[in-house]
Amino acid sequence: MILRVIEVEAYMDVDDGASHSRNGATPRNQVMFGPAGHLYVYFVYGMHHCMNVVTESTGRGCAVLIRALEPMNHHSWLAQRRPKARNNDQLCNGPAKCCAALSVSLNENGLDLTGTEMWLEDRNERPLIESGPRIGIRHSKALPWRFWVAGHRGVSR
DNA sequence: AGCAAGATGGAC
DNA sequence: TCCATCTTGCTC
Repeated sequence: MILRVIEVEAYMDVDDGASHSRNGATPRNQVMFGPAGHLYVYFVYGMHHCMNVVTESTGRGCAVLIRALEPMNHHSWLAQRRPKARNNDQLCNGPAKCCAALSVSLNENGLDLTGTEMWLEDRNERPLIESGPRIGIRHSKALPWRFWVAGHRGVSR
């Protein structure tokens, strides 16, 4: 199965009041402080999961939230896990939808993304990227650290 | 030990 | 616009 990453948000270790790492390592966010290239999954609003890719060096506490994906194949498999989706654009057009569609939960927290189960590839595509404020946060609202493929239908909201 | 808020999604 | 739903982490 192949999915394009079409929307993300960056969360930093310093001067970022919206980052889960803002107050240091805790049981929930400890994966953020581990080595880059691992999956940080958290549970929110009593019902949803969201996933991040840990970045920067060990001990920092930086990650990139996966907000939307464009499934390139296996749409029906994903749709089974996203029964509310009315078309392929709605399969993974939100951070919790990405986790639901791919069955990513806390079981996958800490998953090594340099392994064989799930990984990232640079396919040398360089679409136009736009950026703006992050969504759903209370602090550090001004930081333009949400990035998305310009004009893509699968981008959230 | 108690409590408020949360990196959302879906229904109304 | 509003609510479901529950864990986390801060505060007392």
